[in-house]
Amino acid sequence: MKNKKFSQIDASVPTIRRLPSYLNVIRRALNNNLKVISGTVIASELELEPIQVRKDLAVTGIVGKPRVGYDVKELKNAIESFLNWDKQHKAIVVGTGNLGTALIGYPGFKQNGMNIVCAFDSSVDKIGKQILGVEVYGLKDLKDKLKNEKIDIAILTVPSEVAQQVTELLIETGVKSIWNFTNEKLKVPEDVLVLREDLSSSYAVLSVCQ
Amino acid sequence: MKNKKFSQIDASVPTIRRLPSYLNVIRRALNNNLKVISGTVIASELELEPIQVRKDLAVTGIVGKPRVGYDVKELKNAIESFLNWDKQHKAIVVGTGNLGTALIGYPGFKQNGMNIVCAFDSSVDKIGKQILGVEVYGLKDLKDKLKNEKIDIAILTVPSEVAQQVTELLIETGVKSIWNFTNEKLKVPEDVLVLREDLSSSYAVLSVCQ
DNA sequence: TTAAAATAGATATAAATATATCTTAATTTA
DNA sequence: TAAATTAAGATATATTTATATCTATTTTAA
Ligand SMILES: NC(=O)c1ccc[n+]([C@@H]2O[C@H](COP(=O)([O-])OP(=O)(O)OC[C@H]3O[C@@H](n4cnc5c(N)ncnc54)[C@H](O)[C@@H]3O)[C@@H](O)[C@H]2O)c1
Ligand SMILES: NC(=O)c1ccc[n+]([C@@H]2O[C@H](COP(=O)([O-])OP(=O)(O)OC[C@H]3O[C@@H](n4cnc5c(N)ncnc54)[C@H](O)[C@@H]3O)[C@@H](O)[C@H]2O)c1
Repeated sequence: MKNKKFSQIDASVPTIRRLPSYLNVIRRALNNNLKVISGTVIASELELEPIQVRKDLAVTGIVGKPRVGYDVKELKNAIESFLNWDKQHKAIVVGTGNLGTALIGYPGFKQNGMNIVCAFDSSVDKIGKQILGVEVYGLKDLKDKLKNEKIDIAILTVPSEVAQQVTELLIETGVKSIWNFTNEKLKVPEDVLVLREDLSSSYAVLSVCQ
Repeated sequence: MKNKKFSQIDASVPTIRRLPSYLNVIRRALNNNLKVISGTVIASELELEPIQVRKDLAVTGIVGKPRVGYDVKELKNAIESFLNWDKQHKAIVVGTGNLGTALIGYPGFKQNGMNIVCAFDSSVDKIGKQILGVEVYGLKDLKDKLKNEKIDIAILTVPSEVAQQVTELLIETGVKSIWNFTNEKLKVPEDVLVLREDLSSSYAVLSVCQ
């Protein structure tokens, strides 16, 4: 069952996933006032093959100079633009427990265009309070809150047992992209994109390979 | 640059990564007192292809019955055994900030054999205190603490800027597996396994595909 | 001024991963 | 009891992803 949603772009998902680490290297180069950087240098910093880096960067439309490399500033802009990280994205966090709180407190998101505009929880202990400047609302206020404000991403960090029912509520309110940190496989309509962040699958790799 | 460390097992990394979600389905089936479960059923629950599920399950050595499926209990044991989730793993958390705290508080790890035995931080505010029953020590006590206790996994949740230097300390103390939640590409010797948990790469997929 | 070296970009190949097809065994039901 | 059905398991194929090779361009230096 091929997921069409992830294949609308002329770049493979592995390529998209590597771009942020290139951006890290490039931003650092920019801080060090480097004017140009070659794919070879990026590759060696990240222990990748130069060919792969060049091919990945090509999807952003960047054009480099043989024997020189890419203009650092231009390359940074090309990647950020390709990733849409030069535009603002509105996000909400649903479930402000341990993990939800950690994600709200992470400054790396804002740096790449993601603004957590507010959060939702079902616990009376949390509703009405703020977490690092982010207001927490009751889940039943969701529809009302999102009526006038279009949300780009819902970050789902509720207990796995309620994940599906909360998801259905999110979809009712028009959410089209869900970043799912729960262990639940979410059932959603065709036009809703779910990205699963599955820590247990990473732990599996560690357990098997050690 | 092929990473040999991940290719010592006769299962591909994608296969290993899918096994935990099969286990979720199977554990639920066991709770519902089901005796047998077919690959087809697992596949439909997870929106995967039956062929893929069967092929994945085959790496665990499980043998099913045509027209019937797999014995649920046997299948659960086979996966847990393959993943080494039936054995105990000792882990430490290094950096008890937002994310480190969230990971310490996550019960899903213990359920799969991972015990966080203690944590380390450099902040005097945290050293000597407990986080959900887990003692926090100073980073300079690391060597001393790990002298007698072999650690299977170090969970790295320090600020990215100090990630490399903390990693070097971990390696000095004999750590061989690092679960890296920082944005830093860690430079480690051949025999040290690093698994990168890169949230920005997931965010990139969301940003591009929406 | 010209040869050598390094690197982008294009094209071709290889490796890894996923999917399809076929065969055989277990079960149900006509 | 035999035919139909379903699913595992094996083999074959297709797709995706990564890597290698080749060419052209730019720079450096002999
Ligand atoms: N903490 C981790 O490191 C970690 C790791 C892997 C996966 N996860 C998954 O992430 C999710 C959250 O984990 P956590 O550790 O933050 O759990 P948590 O219990 O700390 O937080 C869950 C939060 O969700 C809220 N909540 C409960 N029901 C709700 C509902 N119906 N609507 C809205 N909010 C509701 C609770 O009040 C709580 O604040 C879980 O599904 C967990 O399996 C967490
Ligand atoms: N919070 C998130 O959701 C999130 C998301 C993606 C990535 N990350 C990454 O995870 C890491 C931790 O994030 P966080 O939000 O928990 O940060 P944080 O600032 O809340 O926590 C960092 C902790 O590390 C400790 N620390 C600092 N220097 C140390 C040292 N040399 N040795 C030991 N401990 C030290 C600090 O005292 C603090 O407790 C960062 O690298 C961050 O980029 C976090």
